[in-house]
Amino acid sequence: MSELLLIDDDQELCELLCSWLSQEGFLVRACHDGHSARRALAESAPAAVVLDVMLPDGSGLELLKQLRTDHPDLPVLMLSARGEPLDRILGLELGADDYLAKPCDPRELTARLRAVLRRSHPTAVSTQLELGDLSFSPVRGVVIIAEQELTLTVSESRLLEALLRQPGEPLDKQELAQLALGRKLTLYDRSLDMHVSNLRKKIGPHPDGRPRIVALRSRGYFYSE
Amino acid sequence: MSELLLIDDDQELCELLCSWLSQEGFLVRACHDGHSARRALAESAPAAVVLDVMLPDGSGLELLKQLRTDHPDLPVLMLSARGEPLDRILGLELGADDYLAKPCDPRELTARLRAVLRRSHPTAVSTQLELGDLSFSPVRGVVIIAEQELTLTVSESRLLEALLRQPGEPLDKQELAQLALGRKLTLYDRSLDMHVSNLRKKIGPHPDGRPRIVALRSRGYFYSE
DNA sequence: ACCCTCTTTACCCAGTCTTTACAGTCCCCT
DNA sequence: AGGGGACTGTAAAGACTGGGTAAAGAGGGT
Repeated sequence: MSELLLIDDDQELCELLCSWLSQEGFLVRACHDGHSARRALAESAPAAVVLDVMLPDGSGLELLKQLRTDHPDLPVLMLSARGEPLDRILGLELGADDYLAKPCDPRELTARLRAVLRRSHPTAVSTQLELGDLSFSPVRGVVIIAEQELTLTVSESRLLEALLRQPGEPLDKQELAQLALGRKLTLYDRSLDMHVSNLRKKIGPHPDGRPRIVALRSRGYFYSE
Repeated sequence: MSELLLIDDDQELCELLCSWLSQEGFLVRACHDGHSARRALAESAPAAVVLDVMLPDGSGLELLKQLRTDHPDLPVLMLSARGEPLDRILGLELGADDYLAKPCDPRELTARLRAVLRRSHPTAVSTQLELGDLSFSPVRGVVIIAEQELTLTVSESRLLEALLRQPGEPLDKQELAQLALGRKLTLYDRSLDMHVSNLRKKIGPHPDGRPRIVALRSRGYFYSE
């Protein structure tokens, strides 16, 4: 009994899908434009989103990009009127979890939704991360070390959050980039390294001098407790 | 940086995809029938599987079903010659994580692979290989012997991982090179031997003096317990 | 216009990988 | 039994790569 958010400007199709998906055991909420979708997302936390790429008020791709940064773990299944491979690739590159061309077979839609939901992992939502002498509030982007409060940028916040969620476990650069910057790293892209560098500069090393963020050559970074 | 297992009876297509996917940073291993695929799966633990539904020795769907029970968290991307929605739905219902119709756009394949891997990663962490007095964490590239912790390079890690996954079973040099270095050995290429040499130097022999990594003349290497 | 953040560029260095060279070893052949 | 070719072990050197960071550029918001 998962809750879905369906975003599509075609009201007729929405109703159709709503009734089908309800029958299949989903709890469906429908929006017809990006604006109300954003509102709906703020109000409730759906288990997955079904998103039409072509929305009247700005492209669905925009919304997708935003979704990916604001809700990195929310599975998104994209719909598109034209089954153009370009959209397909673009959507998947932007982080959609699956893609379906309209008109879509409702059975296929449910199958894919289930596949996507099966994969999605529940993420612990904690407002405050604590580790050793460091306390971090991802929402506010504020780190407190030794009663010193310092402010991080959004990218730095997400980076630190990703690292703190599994201290000791190295995270691949590509993965970190996806989590912190919402995109893949291209060849010669050093921006992630820069964020790491800046973050290190801000939070400093451990009191005993050990670095907090350690690089494992060609394996990624991890937060060392 | 992930290892893939590609299962397709079309050898030409396999080579094509291999070279493309290698370029994209994947480590690819190819099989052309279900039997060798099962063997390959027993030997190494790929991050994902690309599976053709139509295999000569029994349907790929059979293999898929088995995969799902034996490796529940291993992402599977299905390929099919005909893009029939029936196959599609069947595949997705059986637990494939995505589906692609042949002939497939390599860019789309990598995009989907990455999407699928992105979703699956949390399950793939913290695998620890233990054998005798040796404990090895491939992710961190750290070996622990007699409470001594030592760090391996990426190549050494992959090499040791391949050897540890089937102790006693010799692995061909070509195969090892493919797994550890991501490429084939050319004539007079001694780099694999060098990695073996360096690895031996790092981890040392067994406490009783027997070598851990044994060479079988013109047959490859194996890890001797 | 300014400020803040993020990205790109450039340089350096240390760690890693490959190549080369030579020495030792095994096995086959006569 | 001994010679020779093919294979393996490894030291050393050099090439290459990945990561650290300063500085410059780009973009967005106020």
